[in-house]
Amino acid sequence: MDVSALDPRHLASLIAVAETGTFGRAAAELGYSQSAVSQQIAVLEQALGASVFDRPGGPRPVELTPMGEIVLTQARRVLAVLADAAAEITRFEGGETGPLAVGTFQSASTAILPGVVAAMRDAAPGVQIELQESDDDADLFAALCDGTLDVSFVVGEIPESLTAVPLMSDPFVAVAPAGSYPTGPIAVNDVVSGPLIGQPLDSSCQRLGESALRAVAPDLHYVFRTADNGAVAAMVRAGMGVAVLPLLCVDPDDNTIEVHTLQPELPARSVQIAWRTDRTQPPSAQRFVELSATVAAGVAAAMGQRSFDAAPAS
Amino acid sequence: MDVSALDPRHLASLIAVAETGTFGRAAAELGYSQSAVSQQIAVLEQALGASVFDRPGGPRPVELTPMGEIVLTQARRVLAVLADAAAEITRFEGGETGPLAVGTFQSASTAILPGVVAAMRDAAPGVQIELQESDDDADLFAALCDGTLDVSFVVGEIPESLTAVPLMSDPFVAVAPAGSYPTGPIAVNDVVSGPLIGQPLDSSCQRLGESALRAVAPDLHYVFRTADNGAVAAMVRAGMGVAVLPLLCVDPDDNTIEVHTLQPELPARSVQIAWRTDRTQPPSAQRFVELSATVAAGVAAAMGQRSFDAAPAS
DNA sequence: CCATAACGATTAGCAATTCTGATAGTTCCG
DNA sequence: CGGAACTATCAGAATTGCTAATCGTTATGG
Repeated sequence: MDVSALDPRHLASLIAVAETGTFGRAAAELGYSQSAVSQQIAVLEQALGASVFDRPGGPRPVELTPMGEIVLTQARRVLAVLADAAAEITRFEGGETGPLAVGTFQSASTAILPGVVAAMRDAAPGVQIELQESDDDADLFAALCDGTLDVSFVVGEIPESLTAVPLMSDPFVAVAPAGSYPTGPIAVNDVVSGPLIGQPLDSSCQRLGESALRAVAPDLHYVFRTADNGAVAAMVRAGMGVAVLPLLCVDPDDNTIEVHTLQPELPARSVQIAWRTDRTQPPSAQRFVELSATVAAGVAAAMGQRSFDAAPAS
Repeated sequence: MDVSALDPRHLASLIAVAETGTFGRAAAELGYSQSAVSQQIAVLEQALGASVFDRPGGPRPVELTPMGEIVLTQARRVLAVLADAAAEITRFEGGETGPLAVGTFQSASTAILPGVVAAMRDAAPGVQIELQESDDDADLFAALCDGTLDVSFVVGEIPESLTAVPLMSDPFVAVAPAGSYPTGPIAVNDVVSGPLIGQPLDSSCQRLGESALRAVAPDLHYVFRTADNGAVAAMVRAGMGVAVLPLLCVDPDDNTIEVHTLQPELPARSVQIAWRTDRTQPPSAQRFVELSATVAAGVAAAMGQRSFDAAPAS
């Protein structure tokens, strides 16, 4: 017995014959001629080397042999699995299910992702989102290129092989202890001369901001670096120095620090969502991108309404 | 997506390509030409409405798309079930597995079946023997004819539609309390004149023996009937009367009763194993029949060595 | 007891499928 | 820039799979 002998169509015919009791009715049910069903069963029996039906002859219904019973059981199992596979594929095609590997970095994880994940859970509950976080774009790019990630939030320059859509612009701002600076923008020159708090250099947005600052003053005096944005804020609050960060990295509810625009402004970082151009995306990825754009637009709008350079809000 | 789109051969090709990385190697592995594999995958993709592989072009291996990953997973599942079905059928063909419905009657259950079941467990551990017991052959015949039973132990005349092989001959004997009769055969005339113990009339072997006795003496005086052979023996022991039973119904280890041959002998009942002629038998049934013949021969031999009509053995 | 009806097997022929072999097109590598 | 390693595509051949018509068998009803 070879698996190639078990043609699903033959098995379907077997089931139909077993259920209807005659080859003719089974044929009608399946849309075949009686002859076709007869031949299919004959082929099946030849492959098995045994009959699956006893034919009493005349107008009496055929009857399953013990072998037929066994094959019928297996046939039902096979067709059930086949139908389930088809259903699973259909669900995946509709973007309703399947794994979706998403790359992200800290401020996106904090400010944007939760909203997107919640929206995805509503729109496509079956999609299993697997997150991978790194503050270094290079990690995310590599994961995208080797297929570990389907889509990823990124900042800055996109490699050749990737496609990206911009979600929002995230300006660099200065973060200082509450009340330490007069209302209004702060001059970049003032900031770079003093002690600075920032993120480690393996963070892409830190490199972005730092290189912009270095264009003004080659020597920067970083007194503390941490990947934890809360720790950055705490150090600023403690008076150790000023931080220059993308606005998304700043907790808007923290009243102990204040945010100032920079004078002149640094080039804002662009938060984007990227995927490999030459790789076919899972259908759920498209939905994820759309929802990300919506959520990011909302975040950007909320950011625009916040008042900087002034007394902290409520 | 229709299940008919999921041809197992296409799925096998998908798996082979995914594992080897190229269409050509997959083709070699499957015994196809590269062209065939290419066309199979193309058909699959057309049916799915999506690519399953990204072809980077040039000498680099192809890569599964997310859709391809899903289909691959399902393909493995489908083929695994298919292979398992084929294996199950093969095992059944070899008589190694599957259900086997066996009919029996009390004395066969006691004297023959245990040995056969034990032998089957050794020879074909996967065969699930389902027993159905009735002392009336008619029940067993009916079950054989409607397919409830595959094979059955029976006694006496076989209907047209069944085939049977004789296993052993089982003589009728007289059972009396130990020491109540002189050594040697008992005349049937002596037996029929006294009170008798026997089985109910819905038992085929009782009908068989009783009609043989009635040929000698039309009026029989049955004082007790029970389907329980142990109860028959107990009543005999208690002196209520004599029993005329097939030898198989008598417990050989019971020293409180003694067995006498009858003079003249009644026609012995024939213990047979039967099945429906026009029904294809499960392969395990043949083995069961063979083992039954062996075991029954052993039982008959043991029976022949026992000494009747004399002082009870050990 | 014969006519009829219900059923599966068989056959011939046609259509669709499914291979093969050859070839063209693409990309990488030296 | 040429060769190597791929896949796609095409035409044609082989095979498969279906239909329609017909035959043989068995039960049923007059």
